[in-house]
Amino acid sequence: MRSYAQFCPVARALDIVGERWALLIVRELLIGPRRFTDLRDGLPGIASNLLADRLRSLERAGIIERSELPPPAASTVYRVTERGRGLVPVIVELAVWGAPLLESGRGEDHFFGRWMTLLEVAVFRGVSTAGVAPLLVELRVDGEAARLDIREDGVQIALDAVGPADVVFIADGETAARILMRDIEVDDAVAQGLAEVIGEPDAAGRLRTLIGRVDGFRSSTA
Amino acid sequence: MRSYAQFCPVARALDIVGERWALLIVRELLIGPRRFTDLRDGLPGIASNLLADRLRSLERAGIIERSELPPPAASTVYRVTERGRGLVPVIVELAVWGAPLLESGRGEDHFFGRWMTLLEVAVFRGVSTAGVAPLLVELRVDGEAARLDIREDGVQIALDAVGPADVVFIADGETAARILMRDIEVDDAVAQGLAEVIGEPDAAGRLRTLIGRVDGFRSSTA
DNA sequence: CTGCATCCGCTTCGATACTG
DNA sequence: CAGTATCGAAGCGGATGCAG
Repeated sequence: MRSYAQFCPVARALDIVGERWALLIVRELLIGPRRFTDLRDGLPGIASNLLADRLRSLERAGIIERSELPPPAASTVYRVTERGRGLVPVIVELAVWGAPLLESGRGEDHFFGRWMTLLEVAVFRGVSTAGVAPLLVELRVDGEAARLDIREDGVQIALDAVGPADVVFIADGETAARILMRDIEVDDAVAQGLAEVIGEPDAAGRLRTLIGRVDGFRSSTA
Repeated sequence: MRSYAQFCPVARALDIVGERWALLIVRELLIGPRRFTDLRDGLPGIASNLLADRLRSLERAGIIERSELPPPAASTVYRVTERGRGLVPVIVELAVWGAPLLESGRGEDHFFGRWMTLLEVAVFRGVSTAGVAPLLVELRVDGEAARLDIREDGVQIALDAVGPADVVFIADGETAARILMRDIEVDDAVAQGLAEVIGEPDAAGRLRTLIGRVDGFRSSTA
């Protein structure tokens, strides 16, 4: 392990999660537990030996752990530990800072709908949920579903939510990004057939209210 | 430039600041403007060509900018832009997450007192400054001075502070780290001759109050 | 002296192939 | 499915050189 050898909290953190792919592996596992192959498929371009290396070092650092699923599904599953979950603020702040970089569009880049979940958490960070919470939102972006738990004290990924959500939001990746960055209004996107909001009128309205409270990132950047 | 080629705010952020040394260069420049040689000296182990490469790519990304000092001091100075200053939350969250990693002690690691400034900002993040602010603190850690601006709305690095501070805190690096992580009390450190707090009794008391409000990191980690 | 560029040995990465 | 093995390419670290 190559170290910066600095007595500095930032440098020591980067010694562990600063290597290529490390934080993206954590990102994937923050959204939910994954098997080796799932991770490889979800991180296009990573070499399998490199993934194995990273999983080992992240495990040694106490950030992730592996568990064997009982038969008949006998398989290895990776998940984040509590220490690993402590990286949420780091990743969210990176998402906040990186959000304006999505303006240039998707282009040829890879995309999975679940990545917008982090953008949601990032974009709703600091936004008041008063009058909106509690609300369980299901996001279906590019066919991939994730859930957001809107609570009085903030918004977070709902990892262990079961049952139906209060409201379902459906869109493709670029539309979701544009909505979150206030490049387009929810209602306009729906009117143009780019997005769909399904649920009780009250719940759907509360989701729109929340999105409406987002400031948008475009003004905050160069 | 190697890219992850993912339409994800985290991945796009890491495309820019995820390379080795990049965030540490920003860390240095967040503390204050620096010349090329200062940066190289402050980042032990970095190759000069690599530093030049990084400075170029960070400049292209709009994170830093170079300016020529007028004669007779004719020299190039690097400083962060507003966009670069937007990385403060990322670096502070990294410092928060990495703070427990300082527990193992300094060992053979390099150290500059200014690095504790970030730990201070990290550790005071979220701590109420009520009854303490406004307060201008000068930190002299391992002979290097930095200033903290304690305000009602939080604590930040005082980049352009002039004049005398309200209170001066003097310690070596490890003692400063131990105090901030609540491994030792300020008063005990002072009693043991490890630290010194100079200033009006009222101002010094307010600094102690603020430090006393810190929860400490040891419990929050594995 | 500062701000690099060049060269070189070493490490890491990426792609592919292969195995229990 | 969950990795390991291999190998060329790219990146890094250290030393040196050099122009302004």
